Parts: sequence; structure tokens; C-alpha cells
Amino acid sequence: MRRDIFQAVADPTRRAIIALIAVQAMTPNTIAEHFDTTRQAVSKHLKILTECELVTQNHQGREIYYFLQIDKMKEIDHWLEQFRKIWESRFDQLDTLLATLKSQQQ
Amino acid sequence: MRRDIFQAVADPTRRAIIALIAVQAMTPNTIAEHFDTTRQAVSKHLKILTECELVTQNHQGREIYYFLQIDKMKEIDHWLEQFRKIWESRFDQLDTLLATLKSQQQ
DNA sequence: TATATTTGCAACCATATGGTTTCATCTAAA
DNA sequence: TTTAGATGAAACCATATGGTTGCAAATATA
Repeated sequence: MRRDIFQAVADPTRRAIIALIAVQAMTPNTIAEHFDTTRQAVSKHLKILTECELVTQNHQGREIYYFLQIDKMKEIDHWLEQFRKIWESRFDQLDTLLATLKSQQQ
Repeated sequence: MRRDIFQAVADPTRRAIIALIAVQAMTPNTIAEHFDTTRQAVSKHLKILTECELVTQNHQGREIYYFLQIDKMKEIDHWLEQFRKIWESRFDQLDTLLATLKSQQQ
């Protein structure tokens, strides 16, 4: 079972959970109140987010606060870096195609 | 069937395809040579990438060159923006937790 | 101590996903 | 015109995914 940050972020509910707890740590019950789904479903999402180290637990009595490991989000940013270089330097989206046609002529 | 850029990017093979054609447009056959899978599987990935407008086709005779719509990648960058603001301003990852504890005391 | 609250986990289910093989279509070349 | 190459689409399959309900464990409260 693949567990990486890209797969974690693929689900829209998980993206919403991430945005939610980025502002303030929350318990599963509180998080579930924000969605039209069961607490258990949210709990499964939190498990996935925990497995890829995107969130961390903090036990407070019988409540468990989940908070975002924002540094982990930098992995996506880092992956985007290679493309950012391209879109910042490229005049036109057709450049790769033109490069291809040019290489074909060789 | 959900088709957004986050779901498109969730698959490691698709991420590799994206990185591959970011440099130079390629045909399905050429792309498939880079992976330990069938051409048809690559074709399915290209279909998904096309459906969410991450790649575009350019017909050259009986060959079809696929090239990356790099601008679409900016959508991920844009989504990351909200978190970038946080990780650039936050001294410590525990800040949200501390904020939570503080709000509890009220 | 007995009860209520919060949570995680297991079992189950319908559907999505990623892969394969097979086949039809379109275009270039003999 | 016939043949070969490049591609997309359909059918099929094993597994992953996201959801549910039910239950057990741990902790706070009456």
C-alpha cells in the first residue's frame, strides 16, 4: 500500500483537513463536524495523513489533537521546483514542441 | 470519476511521465520505453493527464506528440501558497498547538 | 465505582484504479 | 494497393480506496 504525500493530498477531503488543521490543531470529532461524513471516515483520513507524517498527534487527556507537520508540505514544493524553473524561463508553452521538431531534423 | 490535477499527480508513473515530457514532447511509444510497463498502460495515463488538461496532443503524421501544459502545474503551486505563507512565518511547528491550548483556556 | 465521552480498529461493501490482452483505425512505406 | 507501424478503445482482472456500522479501550465525570 503506497503511502506518500502526493497520494495523501490527492483526496479532496484530506486537502480540506490539512487546510483546516494548518490554522489550528483539532480533535477528530471537531474535524468531523466540518464535513458531511462520519467521524470514523475522518479518522481513516487522519491515519493516512499520520502514516505519511503529514500530521502528528498530541494527546490531551482522552482527546487527541492532530496538527499539521507543515515542513512535510515542502516536499511538494520541492518537487514543483523543477517545473517552476521551466515556467519561469519559458517564453511559450510550445517551446518543448519546437525543441522536439528541431531534434527530429537532425 | 474525479479528474483533477492532484489525483493526476498522485500516481508515481504519471509524475515520471510529466517530468519526462516537461523537457521534450514525446510519443506514447517513446514514453513507454522509459517504463517497465506496456504502451497501453502509458496510454491510459496519458488519457488521464489529457482529461485534466495537463498534457496536450500534437499530431505529426501517424505519430502523436504529447507535451506538458506547464501552466496547469501552477495550480498546485497556487494551492501550496496558503501553506507557504505559514511555513515562512512560523517559528516553530508547535505554534498551532500552542494557539489551540491558548484558545482552550478562554 | 458506574456511566458517558473520545477515540481507534476490524469487518464489510461499492466503486475506482492500474494493469493486461485483444482489436479496430489511421497513416506511412513497399 | 498491400503491408507495417502507431495509436486509442474495449473488455477483463486483482487490488486499492473511501465509506459505513459495530465494538473495544482509555479517560473524564457523576
